[in-house]
Amino acid sequence: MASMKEVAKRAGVGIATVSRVINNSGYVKKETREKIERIIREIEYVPNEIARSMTRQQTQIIAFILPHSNHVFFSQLLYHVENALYQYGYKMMVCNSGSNKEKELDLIRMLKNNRVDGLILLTSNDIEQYIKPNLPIVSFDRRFKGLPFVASDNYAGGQIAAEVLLKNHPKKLLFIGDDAQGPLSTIETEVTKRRLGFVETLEKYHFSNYEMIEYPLADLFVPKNYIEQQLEAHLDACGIFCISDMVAEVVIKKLEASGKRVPEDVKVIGYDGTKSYLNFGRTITSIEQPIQALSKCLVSTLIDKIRGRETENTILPIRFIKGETA
Amino acid sequence: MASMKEVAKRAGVGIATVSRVINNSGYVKKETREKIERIIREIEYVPNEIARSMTRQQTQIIAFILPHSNHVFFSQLLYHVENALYQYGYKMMVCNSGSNKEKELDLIRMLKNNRVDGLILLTSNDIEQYIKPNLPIVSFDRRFKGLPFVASDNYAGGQIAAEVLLKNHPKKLLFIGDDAQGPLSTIETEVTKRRLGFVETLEKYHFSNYEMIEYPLADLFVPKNYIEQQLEAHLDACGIFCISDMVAEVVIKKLEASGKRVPEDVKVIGYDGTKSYLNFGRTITSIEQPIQALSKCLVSTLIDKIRGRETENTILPIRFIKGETA
DNA sequence: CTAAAATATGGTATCGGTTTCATATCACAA
DNA sequence: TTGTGATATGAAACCGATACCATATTTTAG
Repeated sequence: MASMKEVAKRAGVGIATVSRVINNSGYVKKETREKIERIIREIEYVPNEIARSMTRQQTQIIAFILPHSNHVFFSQLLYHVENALYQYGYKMMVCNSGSNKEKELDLIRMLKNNRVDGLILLTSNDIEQYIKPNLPIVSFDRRFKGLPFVASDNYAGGQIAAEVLLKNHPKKLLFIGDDAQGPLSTIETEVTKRRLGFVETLEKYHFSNYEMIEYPLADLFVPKNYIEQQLEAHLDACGIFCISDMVAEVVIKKLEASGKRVPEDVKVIGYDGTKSYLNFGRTITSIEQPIQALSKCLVSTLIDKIRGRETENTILPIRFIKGETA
Repeated sequence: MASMKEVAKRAGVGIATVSRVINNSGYVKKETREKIERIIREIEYVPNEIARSMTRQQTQIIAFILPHSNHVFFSQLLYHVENALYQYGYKMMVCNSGSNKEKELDLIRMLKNNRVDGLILLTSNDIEQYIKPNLPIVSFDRRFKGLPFVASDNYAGGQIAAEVLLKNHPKKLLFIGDDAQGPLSTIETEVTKRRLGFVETLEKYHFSNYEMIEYPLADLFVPKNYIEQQLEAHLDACGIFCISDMVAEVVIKKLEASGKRVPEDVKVIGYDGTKSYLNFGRTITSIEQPIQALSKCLVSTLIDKIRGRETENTILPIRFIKGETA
């Protein structure tokens, strides 16, 4: 492919002059500029961004590590992050970690080798000790020492779910979440607060007849059979708060298969509020996370960090979605 | 960040020797190797892939241009493509084009500047004339002169849908698709063949009481109101074949709101077969595309192309999914 | 014991740009 | 006419690696 040198030779000038024309910097005589521009067009010269990255010491590439980009919620996040990055002139590299700690660390190493300018990190693994401060990182839904993070208000989400369910004066309530939510878990993500907000609100209203179902977290996807089985013992619940809409879906199906009507007999509230295009049954009552705002915030925080500006943690408000299941 | 030069200086050797150690090439004395390896560990040297890309003249980066990465089907494709690329040691850059022709062309230009090693292109725009052969490209679901493409067997999909619906001896059938499917459209994607396979099969069985609804294609998402309105005039249809599961969802909701029962009164067949996690209502009867196989094929074809090997077009088989709507 | 082959290492050009510095020309004011 | 600042341009160092070539040392073969 044609290089600057080629352009310079044809124009009978030095490469520095060509560089000045391309970057529109310094002094260049009008005729010289025009001649160079003409030659650039003629031989279809395109600047080599790799070489530029080399001297500029920056690539304009941001990496996004996440567990599964095909996950409904994450794929929305990914989309909006890419759009936001594009606005700032950055390109996005996507890496699926599959929630695998080793792979995550390997990816981070690889991305450093590739000199990405920054990283958006979405993980529930305990990798705090491996994170060196030599790469600008912003974390989603997870606090790491020394890294700014962005999340939505999970505590308020749990709180609202509790209040909505309590309105119907239920006999018994249920929370269903993954075991990363459990009291024994050493990993504390922001998501933990959904449960916390829910439980503390119940307690606040002196409601104590509630149970927790915790399912093993594997690949972020929902272990249908396990949940169905656990649910058997709690078919007497009047209201169920689920950690995600995906879980809510499984729960609703199981309830109906067991002869319960939703929402008449049991109210079900999910979480995330991603409008799927395949939920032709009903709309799930849910707590909606502001995905686009979260994405924009992730990006602007990261760019602040890259530019050496002050950054801070951000928690964005959630919204209650009145659906047809509660 | 530490460079090879730094390592060489500390080890008291030339940079060429360091290079040999890192790449495990050429002759290096055992003690020298160990000393260099120790220093690399000590100062936490990591090779600069940008500089490597520079000399090697390749980046190990593949770009994926697609309309909307948050689209249910595409996000699955994206996920599997990334995984397949990772297997081959490639990184993936994702670019949303929003189906915008200008943006697509701009992205291609930008990606060339960034010297990506190859491109996976998913577009329905007419950009054939702008594609230069100086970048290895594989196209999904779309034929471009000079480019290999990968698709699933859309014709067979339409054929099967027709045969399934005909089994119930219907009075009237319906096809609903976007206007890129229309006879007046100048753009011919592989997707067109869903309609073709459907219609030609109906004709083959001498069934002629069918209608087509075409909705304006905007951003790949489904114009709910438009379809509902058009559907009003065809509530007497006994079977409907929809261009996607998303459309099927809209259609089923509308039918039920109009007092029709699905599948008792009207059979509905969708397309794509992506198992959404929010379809708690029912499973849509659909034609499933083999997303993972398609992804793997896209990647291996592209890599063949990059390596200068012979490539060919691939059409993978689809599968009928017996759901609860037909 | 010597020539040839294998081992070991460093210098340097190169990839394709950016940027600093030196030099040259020009216009204009003193 | 000459000094000065603005304009114009090129040579060369540098970014951080790879790879070729030259040279030096050691090993092996004859």
